[in-house]
Amino acid sequence: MSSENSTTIRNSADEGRSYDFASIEATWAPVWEQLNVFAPVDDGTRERRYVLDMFPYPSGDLHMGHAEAFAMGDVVARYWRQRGYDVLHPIGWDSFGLPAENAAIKHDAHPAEWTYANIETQAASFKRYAISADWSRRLHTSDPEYYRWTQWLFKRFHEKGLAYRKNHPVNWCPKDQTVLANEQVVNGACERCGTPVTKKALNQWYFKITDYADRLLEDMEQLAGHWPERVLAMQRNWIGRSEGAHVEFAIEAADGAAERTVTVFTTRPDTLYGATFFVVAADAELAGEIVAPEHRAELEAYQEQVKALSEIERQSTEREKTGVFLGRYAVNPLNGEKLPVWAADYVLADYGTGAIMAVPAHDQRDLDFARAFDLPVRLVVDTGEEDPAVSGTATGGDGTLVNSGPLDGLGKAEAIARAIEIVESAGTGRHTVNYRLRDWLLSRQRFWGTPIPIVHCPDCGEVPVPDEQLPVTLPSDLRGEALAPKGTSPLAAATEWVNTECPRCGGAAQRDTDTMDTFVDSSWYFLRFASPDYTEGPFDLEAAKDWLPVGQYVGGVEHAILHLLYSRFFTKVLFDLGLVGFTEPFSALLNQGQVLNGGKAMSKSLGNGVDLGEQLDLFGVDAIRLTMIFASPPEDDVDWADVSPSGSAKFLARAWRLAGDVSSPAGTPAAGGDAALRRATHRTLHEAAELLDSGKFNVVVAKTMELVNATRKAIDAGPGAADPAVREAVEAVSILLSLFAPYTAEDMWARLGHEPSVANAGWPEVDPALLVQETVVAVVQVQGKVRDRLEVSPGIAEDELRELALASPAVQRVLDGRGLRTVIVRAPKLVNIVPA
RNA sequence: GCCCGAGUGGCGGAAUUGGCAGACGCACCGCACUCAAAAUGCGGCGCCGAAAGGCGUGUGGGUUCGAGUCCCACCUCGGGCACCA
Repeated sequence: MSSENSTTIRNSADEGRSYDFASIEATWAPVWEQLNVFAPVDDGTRERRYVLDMFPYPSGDLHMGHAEAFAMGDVVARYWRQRGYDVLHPIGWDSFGLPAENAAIKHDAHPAEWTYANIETQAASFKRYAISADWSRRLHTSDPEYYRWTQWLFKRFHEKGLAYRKNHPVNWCPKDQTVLANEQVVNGACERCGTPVTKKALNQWYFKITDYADRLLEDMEQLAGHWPERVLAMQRNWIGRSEGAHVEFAIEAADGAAERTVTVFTTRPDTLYGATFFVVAADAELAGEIVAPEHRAELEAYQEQVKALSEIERQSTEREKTGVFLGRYAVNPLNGEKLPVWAADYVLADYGTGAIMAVPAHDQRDLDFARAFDLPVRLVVDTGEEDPAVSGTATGGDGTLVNSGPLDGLGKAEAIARAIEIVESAGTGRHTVNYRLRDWLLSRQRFWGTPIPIVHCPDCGEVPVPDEQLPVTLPSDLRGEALAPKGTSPLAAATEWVNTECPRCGGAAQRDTDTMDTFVDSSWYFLRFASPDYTEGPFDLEAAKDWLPVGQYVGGVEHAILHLLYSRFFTKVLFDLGLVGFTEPFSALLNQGQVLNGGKAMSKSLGNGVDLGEQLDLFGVDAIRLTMIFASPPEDDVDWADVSPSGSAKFLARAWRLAGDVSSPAGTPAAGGDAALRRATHRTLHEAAELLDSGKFNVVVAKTMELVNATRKAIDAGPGAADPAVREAVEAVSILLSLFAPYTAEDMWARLGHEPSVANAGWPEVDPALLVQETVVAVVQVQGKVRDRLEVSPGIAEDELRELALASPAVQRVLDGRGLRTVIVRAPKLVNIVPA
């Protein structure tokens, strides 16, 4: 058939209709809505799978980042559905948070007004974007029906001693006028607004996440291979496990009278003989407790000086070491040596015990301090390097112990073990594991969050609000200026709300006026989706058992520590409470990359923002989704300046035209159709499934393009549009495209004569017989260089292939009469000949 | 300083995990259709070379019949942590 003829056929089949994404979108969106295509059956007849995108914060309309992340999650949901799983793919909003409050202050409104208006905007955009979500399970964390159960969970934590209050110096953001969790302080500044963070002593609520440090670390084994390695590395780093020893030092007055003992943490008990002084954190209470009276004024002056430093200044390693002598001596339990006790700010009050033994020869910070204050340096591990006292560089490597009594001659590892044995048998120390992780500070002095369900009673103290009185709802009459930050929670101003009865004694009492960090809300929402309307508890235990853990979680790497660590912690606590039967909430995690423009993150200040709505208007939903998927592997960034949504639109139109060309009726059996095209179709489906299972979505698109090209060729220059293999191929293209370009796929499906929805068409069965090639190309190499290619049968015998290869003229030319040393034959793909 | 990750054409990226490097696409070039353009279709496109051929996956070494892939050393870029004892 000439290409001239086929062009005519194509035009007549199209009847003048051309690909018009706007009308296709308008056609199918209401049909899907009516068919309710994406709710799980949930009857146990099919294997259940749960795929979840990190739920959005409603800050205006959706942006390019949402478009990418949700395209990824939707590919998984739609693929699993085609494979026959019962898929839970819900959507909700993380709808408490500061921006709503700021908007309310600015516009003299209630935060709920701004929040719920934005949610409606985003919901409409998600629907346009054709996210295959089960809308009946939609939730918002700011709904009282939701936060009732956040409060309920807080109470369970409280009962187990995992939620507690303490007075402690906390990170304080002077701009947002609220405290921040450790995880929300980035380089000494507020994660949200960039203001340098200061310290403030406050009585605040904490979750005891440190009790779970070891399990958070150990259970990462379950996640290895299913979570990105960098996320696991970041969590490992954040938890910061270090193994060492606690060693007790007696503190003496100058006259030798023993006063008390102080424990230090060290990872290097082998260097105990190298300790030449002792340092306590300047801001630890301990400093004030042990200081000699004649040095107290000096200490207090120093403490004032330290307090004046910002976190950024304090954390700088460039800074000169500062400190004051406290007029006391610490007794080394190993050799009885008296070490002068100093207070310094390079020792941190809330890591370890807030006190250290200083070994200047083998710790750089101690050496810097020793040199600043002219304290002795004693080498105890000979590493063969220059003496630290001379070089100014502490040595930390392996070596031989010297100047260390019973440890002399041992290597570092043996000496550590031996030193621990010695202090353990003397009762002055023990092996210890220490963590960098701190407890999770969850109080916020803000309005738009989950109220903490505690009443403070002058007689009974902290009294939890009884379960049946939950939720403690936010007062509705606070709005506008009343919400402006003033260092204490705006809730304190709602007198009627604050003043209440003590649930225990009935006397006058006051509500806790702080709200919870919004990360508390998001630490369990994935469980609520299993039974979003459940009223007897946070979630129905059976439904949770059916659906969880989440099989595939999708979201940005910015939550590598915060949200993901907190959710893991919550899940372990819920496991201990007997509420769930698993210890990890997200079996697999995909971190999609960012959408950049011109190599940089989109931002207002750079003026390189790309508006999602405009892109959708210009190229259509499908072209934008396809561009996001095709541009790069899911976890890589997409630079919008490098991609071509118009190219995607062109491809979709090309695929769509195929459906109009097919001239065999729906239901035509494919058997007997063109064998080459049938093989291409079945191979594509087979490879696509493997690629989808391993998350290589971009390659699946490439394979689909190849099939489209092969089908075009079969119609124009092959068996023609009526061949049943063409129908089979185009139906496969529709199903493949239903994962990436749902509108186009649905329209193709309809043009092929099928009922909606292609989303439920099911993955076509792959015929293994069609995966076998009729002929394969065997590569003939001489010394690893390709010299010839032979078309051979896939079942060719090694000997036969060897003979064919040696007979090749190209091979003979290169061999040039030389004999053979080795001939490697890997039938049917390759022969490698090594001449003598 | 410590811990992760990555380096492949002009660009985004493929490569069944040791077997044809550069699939697919973007950009570019050419051809057909057209009065013309757009659209569409067909073809070309790593580098050097007229060709034969040679070179080529950050650099240098190694293992192997054979290395983008494995091992050793290094360089560069990106990310995380960091006065954490």
